[in-house]
Amino acid sequence: MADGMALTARRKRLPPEARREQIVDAAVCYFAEVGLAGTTRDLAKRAGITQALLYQYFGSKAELLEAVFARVYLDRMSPRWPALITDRNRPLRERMLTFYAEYTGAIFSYEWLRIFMAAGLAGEALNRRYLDHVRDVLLAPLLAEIRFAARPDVQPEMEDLWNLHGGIIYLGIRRHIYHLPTPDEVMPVIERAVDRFLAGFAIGH
Amino acid sequence: MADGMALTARRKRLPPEARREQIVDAAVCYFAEVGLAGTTRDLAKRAGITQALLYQYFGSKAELLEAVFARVYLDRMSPRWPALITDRNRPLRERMLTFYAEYTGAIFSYEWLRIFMAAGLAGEALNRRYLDHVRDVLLAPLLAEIRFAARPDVQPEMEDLWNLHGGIIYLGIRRHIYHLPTPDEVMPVIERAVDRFLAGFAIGH
DNA sequence: TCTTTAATTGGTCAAATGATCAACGACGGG
DNA sequence: CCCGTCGTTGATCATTTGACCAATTAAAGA
Repeated sequence: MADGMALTARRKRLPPEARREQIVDAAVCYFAEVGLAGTTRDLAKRAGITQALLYQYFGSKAELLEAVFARVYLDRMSPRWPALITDRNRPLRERMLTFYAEYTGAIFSYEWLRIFMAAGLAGEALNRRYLDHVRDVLLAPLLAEIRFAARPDVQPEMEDLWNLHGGIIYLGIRRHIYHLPTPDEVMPVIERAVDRFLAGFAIGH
Repeated sequence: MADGMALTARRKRLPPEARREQIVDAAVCYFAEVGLAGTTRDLAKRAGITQALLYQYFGSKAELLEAVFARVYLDRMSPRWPALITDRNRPLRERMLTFYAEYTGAIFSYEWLRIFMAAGLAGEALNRRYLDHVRDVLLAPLLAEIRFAARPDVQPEMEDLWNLHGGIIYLGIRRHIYHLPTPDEVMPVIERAVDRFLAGFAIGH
């Protein structure tokens, strides 16, 4: 009677698409926790399936990791951000704060940060492509906006913007990579950082 | 005749201390490149010794990694930095720039950053201990200095200092973890970041 | 030169791991 | 109710990998 559920729960049949989604979900969680060198057996055990079934849906572990990368990165970049950044009807400071509130809300997760960092260490080209995209689609337009608002004699460079960006991202790194205590609310810290940055280029709030 | 050197080069006997140093050196380089999941066989091959010899000097792979961690972190924290930071005979800005010039000079290396990041992902307690040390011995005194120099109505918090610190460290992360192009000279970027930071707390240069 | 010490090696074992395949059985169609 | 499809499983293989040990041999001392 006690094991009735456990026994009947075995061999649950799912439509391929749902099963594939379930596997990728479990894989994201698993590899974020133990690193990309995690084993297919442990992953299968955590997903509640057999190891052999993984190879029904993915030809190899590398292919499964590709699906994990895609799941983690796709649709985490909101297509609204470029328009938000360049909307000069709103104050620049407000645009930046809204952007970073949404951006950190999207990527400050245990899974995203750890898998992104692990991919970087593993030499995956994905990181470079992603950060090139961040630079071209988000930071470059933002830099243009700041330059437009800044005094002509104190114009920021892209490297200054990377510095602001990095200081913000580092908060997530401390929290999720190093497991260090961080403020529950990140926006007050980000707000002060953005204000210091804008003030440094003589942009009043 | 061609293989004379190669053959006679085998089985070179070294005093234990020198051999151990050589192994740790090779291990630092190897694990930084391929990650902590690298194999003892590949490491031995790269070090030019047999795999069995590793176990003459280290009881296990974990013990070898401990030695790698120790090598990477020990003596990279200069004991002069606390005194430098609190030396009120020098301008605060100059102290901060000198400190970050030396600090980044010490840790902005391929080996240090990658092994430190890999250790963080692996959940090693080392990262937390190291960063606690950074906070207590370096950032906390620095924060006190900045508060001393700042106007009483705009006092920075520790989290603001982490933000400055993170923006600087992120430069090394982009360079050595993500393999992205970064400026050859980091000090101009750091100098501007420090100036913006100090200006944000109404500290003139 | 001979002896002794111990640094070094090739060989090997057991466990772990990626990958494969024949067989099983849950579900829908007839 | 039976049958065929195909999602799923248990078993298995070939490698890889951490770890160990007896045999080898380079180097120091008498």
